[in-house]
Amino acid sequence: MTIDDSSDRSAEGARAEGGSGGRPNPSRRSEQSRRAILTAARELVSELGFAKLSIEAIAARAGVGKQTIYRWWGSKGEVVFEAFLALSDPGEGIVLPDSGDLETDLKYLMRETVAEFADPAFEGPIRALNAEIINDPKLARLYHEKMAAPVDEAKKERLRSAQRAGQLAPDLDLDLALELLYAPLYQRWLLRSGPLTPEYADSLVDLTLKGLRP
Amino acid sequence: MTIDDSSDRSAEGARAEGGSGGRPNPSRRSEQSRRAILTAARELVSELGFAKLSIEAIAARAGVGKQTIYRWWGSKGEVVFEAFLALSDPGEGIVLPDSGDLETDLKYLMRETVAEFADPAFEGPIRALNAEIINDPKLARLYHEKMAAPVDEAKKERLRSAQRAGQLAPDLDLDLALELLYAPLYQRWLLRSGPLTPEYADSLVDLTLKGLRP
Amino acid sequence: MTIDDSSDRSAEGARAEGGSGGRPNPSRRSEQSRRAILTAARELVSELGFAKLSIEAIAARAGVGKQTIYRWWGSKGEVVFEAFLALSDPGEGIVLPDSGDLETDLKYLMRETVAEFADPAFEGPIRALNAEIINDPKLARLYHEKMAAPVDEAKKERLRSAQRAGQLAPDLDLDLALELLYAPLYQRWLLRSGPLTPEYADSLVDLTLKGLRP
Amino acid sequence: MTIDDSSDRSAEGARAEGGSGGRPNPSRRSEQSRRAILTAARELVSELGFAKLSIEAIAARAGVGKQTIYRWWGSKGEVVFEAFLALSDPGEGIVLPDSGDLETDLKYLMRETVAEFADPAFEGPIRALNAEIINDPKLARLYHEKMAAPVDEAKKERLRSAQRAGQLAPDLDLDLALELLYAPLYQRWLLRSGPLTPEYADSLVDLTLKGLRP
DNA sequence: TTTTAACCGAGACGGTACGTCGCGTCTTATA
DNA sequence: TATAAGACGCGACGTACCGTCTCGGTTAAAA
Repeated sequence: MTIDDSSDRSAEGARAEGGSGGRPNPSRRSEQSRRAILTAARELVSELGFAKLSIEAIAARAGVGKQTIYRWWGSKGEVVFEAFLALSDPGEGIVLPDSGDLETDLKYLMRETVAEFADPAFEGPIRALNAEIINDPKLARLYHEKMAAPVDEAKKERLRSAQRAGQLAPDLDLDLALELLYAPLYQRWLLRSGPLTPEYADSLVDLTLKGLRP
Repeated sequence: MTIDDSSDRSAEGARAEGGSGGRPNPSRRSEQSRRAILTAARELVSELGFAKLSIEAIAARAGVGKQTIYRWWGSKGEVVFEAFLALSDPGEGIVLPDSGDLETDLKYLMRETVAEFADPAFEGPIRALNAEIINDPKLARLYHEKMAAPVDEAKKERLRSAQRAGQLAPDLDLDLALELLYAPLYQRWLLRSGPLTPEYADSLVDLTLKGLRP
Repeated sequence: MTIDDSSDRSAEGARAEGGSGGRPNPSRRSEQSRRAILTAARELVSELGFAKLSIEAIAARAGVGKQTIYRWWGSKGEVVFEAFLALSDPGEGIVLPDSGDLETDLKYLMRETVAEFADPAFEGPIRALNAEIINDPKLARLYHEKMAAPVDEAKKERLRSAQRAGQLAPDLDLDLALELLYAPLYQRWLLRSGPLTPEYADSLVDLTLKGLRP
Repeated sequence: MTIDDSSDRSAEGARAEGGSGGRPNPSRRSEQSRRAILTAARELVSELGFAKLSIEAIAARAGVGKQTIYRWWGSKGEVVFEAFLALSDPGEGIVLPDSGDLETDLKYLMRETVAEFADPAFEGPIRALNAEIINDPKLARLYHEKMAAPVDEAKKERLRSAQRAGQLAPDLDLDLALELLYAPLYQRWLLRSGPLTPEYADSLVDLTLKGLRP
């Protein structure tokens, strides 16, 4: 999956449209340069972290003129985001395990999430991305549309299955349910407000399911 | 309230201690300069936002040499944090309303939080602070100790009162309970993952209390 | 008058001839583009000065691709030179006044030159052209052949007339004579080495003629 | 000799004075950086020529930040000019040969000038300087004050000696006389308007002296 | 008449340099 | 010895143009 035309256009939409400046013509865009830039961005953000990453370094590593970056992306954040997006692209649909018992499956999922958060290779880029999202509504929208939505949809599908099995209230707001489960976990990690343990994940599932059952 | 010696020392801990450089002697510190710096930082972060704020600008606005800032603070984040801290300082203890009915009081509190989040004067600095916390464990610790802890303690005191009244399970983990209530709200706001409405606050309280009751 | 094939060829002579690249075929050249480029160059050099003039700006103003300029001209200087040349083209021969008295005629001519130099519309482009000539022997040759030679020839014709009238030494080197008269004037203007007044022009003629008479 | 305070101030005078911008304080200026910059400028202008010389290259060669150049000089031209000035500085007064016979001495001087012009090490920088002077009145003034004036004064002193000896008209304008002698020579070289030979120098002296004698 | 090769407009590309901002360090003088 | 002031080396910014290089699309000569 790549960012399609519509998202490109929306990104451009935030840049200056007035004045004499013609928007670049995407049909002439060099796919080779685009890929080299995203690869360089990915590598450099791993090596240096987002804060110390510079457009100049990306351009140099990619063997590309700076202008080629500025032409197609509006900010360092957009480049890095697209770089991650290309990586995290799950291709097609995500399907989560469904053992028939929601509690078991959720505890598994959330323990897995806890483990992911402890992976240092994962930590740096995702922290950087979230820090950017906080101050950049455009990036926030992109993130939710392109990265979060597919995963959330898979999780909601599992919850729907539980509803059909009578394990959840039939009128439950699934978005709200996901937030109840995941927001505490995510916040502990992101804002370092407390220790993240498998037991914590279990407690969360226990308490939340108590509230969500029919 | 001001940041006391111990927190200053911890800030210094991150700076070079070796070499020839002696640590500055706090007894000779100019209180006038310190206040001018914090005031300038507060003003500038409001005018420009945290990202566009520079040490040079703070020094210029405060009528202070740059070295005076570098001498006493370890980063832009620390200066701004201390500036906010001085502002938000509640003086003494915070006491939350206790009507006897937990649900009523929580709904009131959370609707108030929603309203606070919608205040643009509040939005900028708090977003900036959170973005910094994501990438700066030291700042995260400072934040939780100095800013979050007093408020959280007041909330937990209200929950304890509800436990005594039999409205909450007696063995409930109060930190976890607070997270269940507030994390979804905070995440929606911070990461812009959904609309923040009073009704949303009510739903959160309803579902959560269902899980927390004895 | 336009720059003829021979001068074009000489311009091309400085560009790469080897390799795969065939020389462009002048018979296919777009006269419309050529004129638009020269016009744009003339306008822009007046508006911005030569130093701030860019090939990109010429191409944009002329509604022409950059390659079309690079195809037919070897440098910014050549384009601008040809643009001026087309302007200054006197059509046919220049004839200077001949009252019979050389002193009178020369003083008139040189006062006229002084007046020309004071014209701001004249000043910018000619300064630019001369600055380029200093560092570009090819352009210097073009300048002397195409722009200076016709005017100098007319002046020398007037001097020859004076020789026939016995007002000048019969074996006088006319090029040298012209230089004696004009170089001091030109230098004062070009290098700003002193004030240019009509009286100065008169003094030049007086002293020079004293040396040139039989 | 170095450029003294007054000329520095005059250079600064042409830069923006309004607004908030404080002018830099010359007493804090690093003499070491200044010298490194001038040396680098001199070397680079010889290696690359003035046109291909960049501020970045000067800064890099001098081991200096670009800002340090921009802080103290207004343009590439000013830097290079001061670099040459430091070189050409004759220390104290120049005295020209005085054999008692003006014609002999002038022919010697002008043949020497012709020879100088043929020296390639001399050619590049001086051409560059003159090209800049054409478009930069400030630089022109500096040039005449600091570089040309001392030499011209020495020449005029020789002419005054000739006046006392009765070899020149007593009321002769010496500036004008110098221009008559040197401008034709200089123009042939600068604008490449003709060949520069020792014989040409002699002819110039012959004809000019004819006009200048009492 | 139909190729077909060229020039054409447009403009993306890898680069170089620009002039500016801000960093964190260092130096000077003032109190 | 802490301070205001600010120069310094440095790195990066975002922009302007450079000269080269595709792209279609015309257009005029060759087949």
